[in-house]
Amino acid sequence: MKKKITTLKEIAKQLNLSISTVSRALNDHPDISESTKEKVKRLANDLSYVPNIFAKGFRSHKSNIIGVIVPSITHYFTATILKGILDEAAIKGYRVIISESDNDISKQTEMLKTMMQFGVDGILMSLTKRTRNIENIIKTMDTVPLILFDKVSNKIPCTQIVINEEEAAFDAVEHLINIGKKRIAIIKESEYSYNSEKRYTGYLRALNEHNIAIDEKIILSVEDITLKQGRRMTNILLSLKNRPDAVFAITDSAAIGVVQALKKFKIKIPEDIAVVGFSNSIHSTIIEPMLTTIDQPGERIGSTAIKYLIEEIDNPNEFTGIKTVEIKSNLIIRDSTFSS
Amino acid sequence: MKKKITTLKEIAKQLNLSISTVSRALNDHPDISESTKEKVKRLANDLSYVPNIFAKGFRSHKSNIIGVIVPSITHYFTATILKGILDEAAIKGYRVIISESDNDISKQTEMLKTMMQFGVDGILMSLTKRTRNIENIIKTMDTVPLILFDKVSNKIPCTQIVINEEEAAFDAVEHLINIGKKRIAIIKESEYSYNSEKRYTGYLRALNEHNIAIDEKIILSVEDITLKQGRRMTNILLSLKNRPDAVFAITDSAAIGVVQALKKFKIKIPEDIAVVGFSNSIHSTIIEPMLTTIDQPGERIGSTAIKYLIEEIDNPNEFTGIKTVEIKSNLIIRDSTFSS
DNA sequence: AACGTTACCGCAAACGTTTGCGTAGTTATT
DNA sequence: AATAACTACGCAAACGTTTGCGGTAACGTT
Repeated sequence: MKKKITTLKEIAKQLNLSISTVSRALNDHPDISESTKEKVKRLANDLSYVPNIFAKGFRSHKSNIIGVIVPSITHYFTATILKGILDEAAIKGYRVIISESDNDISKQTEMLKTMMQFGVDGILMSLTKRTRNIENIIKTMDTVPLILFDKVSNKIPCTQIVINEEEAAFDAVEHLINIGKKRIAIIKESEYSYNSEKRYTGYLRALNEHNIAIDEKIILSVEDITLKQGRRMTNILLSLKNRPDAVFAITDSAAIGVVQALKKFKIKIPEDIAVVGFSNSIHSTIIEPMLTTIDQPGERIGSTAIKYLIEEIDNPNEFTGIKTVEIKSNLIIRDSTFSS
Repeated sequence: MKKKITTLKEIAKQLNLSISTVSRALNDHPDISESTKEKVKRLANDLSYVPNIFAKGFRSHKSNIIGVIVPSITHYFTATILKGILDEAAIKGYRVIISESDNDISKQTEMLKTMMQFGVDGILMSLTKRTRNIENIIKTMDTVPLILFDKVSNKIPCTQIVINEEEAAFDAVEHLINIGKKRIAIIKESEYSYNSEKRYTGYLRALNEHNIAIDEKIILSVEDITLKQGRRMTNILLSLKNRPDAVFAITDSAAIGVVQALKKFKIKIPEDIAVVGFSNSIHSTIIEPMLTTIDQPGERIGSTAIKYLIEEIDNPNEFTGIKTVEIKSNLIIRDSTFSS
C-alpha cells in the first residue's frame, strides 16, 4: 500500500498557483508574498511534501552525498573516525555512503568507480595496505574531490589528514628512555606503510637524540601487525642473549601479544620489560597490566577530514593547495610502563 | 579542472544516432543490431561514459540506496553487522547510507526523515534504548520498506532479525548448571529492552527446568549495562551472606567488570565464582581468564537483514508477512567457566 | 503485385525541480 | 499624466534517461 507522493504540481493545483511559485515559496524566494508563502508551506506540511532528491540532484548536479572507503569497518579506530565523519556530515547536511575495501586493492578500485556512478560529491578514503595502482585514484580526482586520512600515501597529490605519527612515536620512546630504559625494541611492519614508516623514524630519532645506539637485532618487522605476531616476536626477543628492557609495538594488538607472551614467561612488566602500544584501543585498558599507548583522536580525524572535503566541494575551481593536516595525538601512561 | 561528463546525447551525436538508440544499445535491447551495439559500447567506453544516477533514479523512482540506522557505530558487534550489510549490498548492487542515532530518540526520528528525503529504497534499523514514539516509524513504513535487527520491538509490525536470545541465555545458564553451579546470579537491564528481557526469561527457564529456586537477591538490574556497573554489582553480590557461585552478565562488558572485581578480591574464577558474558566481543579473549560467552554472528545478522529487505523492495505489493527471523548463536566455553 | 513479417531505428513524452525571462498590476517619481 | 520602479506571479526551457509507439526499408509469402 504505497502512499501517493506529493509533488509541487499537486500543491500548485490545490492552491491554484503555478509550479514555479510554489517552488519559490518553499525556497523563500523574495519574489513571493508572505501570505502566499505561508499558504504554500502549510499545505506542503499537511501533505507531508518532501522534495524529490533525484529531480533536485538531476538539475543541480549535487547529491549531498559523500563516499567513504575504509579498509575495515570493524576496526575500532576506524569506527571512531567514521563516527566523526557521520556527526559532522549530519551537521552540514550531507549523507554518507560507506564502503569497505577489506584491504583488497581491486575492491578498492571497484568501489571508487561505483562511488562515482552514484554521483557522490566527494570521497574520503583510507588506503588499503600495499596500494599500488595510484592511477585510477588520481583519475577520479579530476572528477570529484578526494581526501585521504589515516592510511595515506604522499604519492597521491591531495589533502591528507593524519596523526603526528613521528612525533607520537618519538614521545612514546622518549617516555621509555625517561623511565630508565636503555635497550628498546621496536615491532614494526615489513611492508611499506606510511604509518609504520613514520613511527619508525620517530623511534630512531628518539634514540639518536638520547645517544642510544641502534641495534638491528631488536628492530623486528612483521608482515601483519597482529596480536599473534606480537607474541611470536616476543619469543624472538626473549631468545636473544642481550634482551631488551622495553618494547615499542607499533600497534596495540601487537603490544597486547607482547604482554601476553611476557606474562607467560613470568617476566615482570614494566620492571623487567616495559611495553608501549599505539592506538588506545579499548583492549589496552582490559589487558593486565593496562597498556601505555598513544591515543589517536579518531573522531577529530574524521570530522577534520570531512570539513576539508566540504571546503573543496564548495569551492571547486579555486585551487586550495594540497595540505597535510596533522592531528595531535597524545601519550597515555599506564601500568605497562609505570609501576605505582 | 572539472572534466566534461559524457551523456547519451554526446554519444548519439558522434555516431549520428538517436539518443534512444544509444540508450537501448547500452542496455542490450533486442531491437538494436549487434554492429550498432558494439560501436556504441566502444565509444561509451572511450568517453568513459557513466549513466547519470539522478536521471535514472528520477525516472525509475529507484535509488539503489539502502539506509541504515544504528545506535552506535563504534560498538564492535554493531560494526560486524554493518560489515555483513555492506558485503551483501555490494553483491546485490546497492549502496548503503549509514547513520548513527547515538541512542537519542529525536536523532533517530530525524534520521528516519532525512533517509526518506534522500530517497532510499529501504531502511534497516536497530532501535535506540527506550524508543517510545513508534508512530513515525510506522508512518515511514508505508512509504518505504523497513526491517529491524538486533535491537527490535515487537510493537512495530515489520520483519525483525534477531539472535535466539532466550535460547542462547538458556544454554549459557544450563552450562553453568552442568559444571555444578547452583546459585547463579544475573546482571540485566532495568529499563525494558527486548534483548535483556529475552535473556532474562532464558535464565529463568533454565533454572526452572533444573529445579533451582529463583532468588531475587541475586537478580540485579542496572540502567546502563557497562563495565563499571559490572564491577559495582559484583561488590553487591560479594556483600551478600549467601554469595552466588556463578554470574551470568547479559553483556560482555559487564561480565568483564565482574571478572575485574572478582580478581580484586582474589576470588578464584571459575572455582569460586564462574562468569558468563554475552556477545563474544574481542575483549572477551583478552581478559584473564578468558570469558565464556555467546557468539553472535553479526555478519550473518546483517546479511540476512538486507536480504529480507531487498526481497521486500523487489516485491512491494505482495504482502510477504511479518517474520521474526532468529539467527542461531552459540556458546563459547572458555576459562571463566572451565578450569583446565 | 499485393500483403505480412521482421529488423532496426527515431520521435517525443515523461519524471519533478529550478530559474531566466516576461508581464500584469500597483505604487512611486517626475 | 506619463514614466519608472517595484511586487508578485506565470511560462517554458532545461537537466539525462527510459520507453511506448510509430515508421521505414528489406525480405519473404501468397
